Amino acid sequence: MKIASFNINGIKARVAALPDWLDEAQPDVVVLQEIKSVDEAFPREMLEERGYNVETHGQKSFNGVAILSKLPLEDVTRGLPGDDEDDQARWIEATVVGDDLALRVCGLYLPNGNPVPGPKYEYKLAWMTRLQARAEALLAEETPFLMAGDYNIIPQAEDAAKPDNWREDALFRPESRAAWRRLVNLGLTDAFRARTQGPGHYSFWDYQAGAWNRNNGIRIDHFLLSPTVADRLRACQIDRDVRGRDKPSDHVPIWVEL
DNA sequence: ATGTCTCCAGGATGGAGA
Repeated sequence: MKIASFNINGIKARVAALPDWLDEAQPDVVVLQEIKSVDEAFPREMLEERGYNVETHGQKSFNGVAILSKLPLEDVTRGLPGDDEDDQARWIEATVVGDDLALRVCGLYLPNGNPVPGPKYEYKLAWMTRLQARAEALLAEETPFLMAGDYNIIPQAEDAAKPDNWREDALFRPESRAAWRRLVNLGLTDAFRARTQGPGHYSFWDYQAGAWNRNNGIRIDHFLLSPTVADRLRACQIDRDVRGRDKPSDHVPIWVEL
């Protein structure tokens, strides 16, 4: 089973690039972030034509996540538990029913958190505390799961081409990275790092300042796997070349093969 | 040194978010 994550930075702006990549990569399941669309305006037909079941958790202008799956989706839930006041569309879950596995797939768009300090950073850290609680609950019930998406976290210096540029940024602040480590240390596996070591592997290049041409990137899109899912990991790769195409998102897809 | 893209309101361009 091939499962991908892709922050598309606006579905309307990616109506050509997204199906092109889907046709080529042929993922069975995809979690999307930053669809920047309400559910009613999401171009589901374009995806259903390709054999995907489509579940969205949209919002006007900002945020918005979705799950696409060629396999049946069950028990879809929207919104990260733990704060009834939070109306930002950043979390969707569904169970993907495969031949020999019922996998809970969690798609997430973790808050950016800048500027630091400030209310947006407080929101990011609070959101990560809720994420931790959700992971603990899934582990406690021994549900096979993965959490994939745009974490807006640079885990280590080697995950940035120019780490010194990010020292004061919400994506790389010690408090942010500590929250990431607490999550991983529950017993989750960073799928990419389970397969590939060393610097130079990025999933995001800013549109500004020629970041792509200079390969000034960061690795912020991640898959975290529960123990039984980690046992099934066969591959994890980043589709880097997607960034060099026409009308690209600033993120590229990352995927796992289970 | 600077550099961009997307969305929306509103009806032109500018602000917000990233």
